Amino acid sequence: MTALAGSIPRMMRPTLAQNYPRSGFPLEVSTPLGQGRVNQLGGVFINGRPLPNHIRHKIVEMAHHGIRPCVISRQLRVSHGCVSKILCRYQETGSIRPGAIGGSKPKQGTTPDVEKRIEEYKRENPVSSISRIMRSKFGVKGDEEEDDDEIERKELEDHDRRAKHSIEGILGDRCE
DNA sequence: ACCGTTACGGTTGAC
DNA sequence: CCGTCAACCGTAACG
Repeated sequence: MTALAGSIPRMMRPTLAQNYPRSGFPLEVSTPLGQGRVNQLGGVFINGRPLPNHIRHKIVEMAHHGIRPCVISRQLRVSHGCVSKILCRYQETGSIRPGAIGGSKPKQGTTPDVEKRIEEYKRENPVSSISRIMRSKFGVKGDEEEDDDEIERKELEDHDRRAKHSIEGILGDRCE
């Protein structure tokens, strides 16, 4: 631990396993998802997955009450970088939700015209009705615990992607 | 002590 | 069905 950082250039930082010299690896914890780990503050997190919605909500709420990020970090046991990131995003977008994970870009490049049509399509199809359609048509994944916010978020992302793809499919020929 | 930034390993999901 | 790839995640550490 002592001589780990400092002289080591950032690019040459130790690997994840080497980053936890005391234990060899962060403590593993069993969660519904099965991959929980414990960070330096003692908080549980799942590598690669967003923090639970209620934690994100609490971070924003505390910041709203004027509580300093370092205090929030300690109290919620979330890394300071993460608190900073979530608050930054909240300031910029006004949303506490994480971005869409996974997926890849559609094959065809979108033209401004396509983007415009997508926006129109979204406006004509409010989220609430789409949510109902999605729920009845595709169901909801049951392999993990999801609160309403999470479900709505996934539906929104899913809808946006499908809408974009279908519209691009429709306009694809015409745009050439 | 605090906080913005970033390298890193990891997960996810469309293609 | 499966591998690839690019997007995002949170942590840990630097400055």
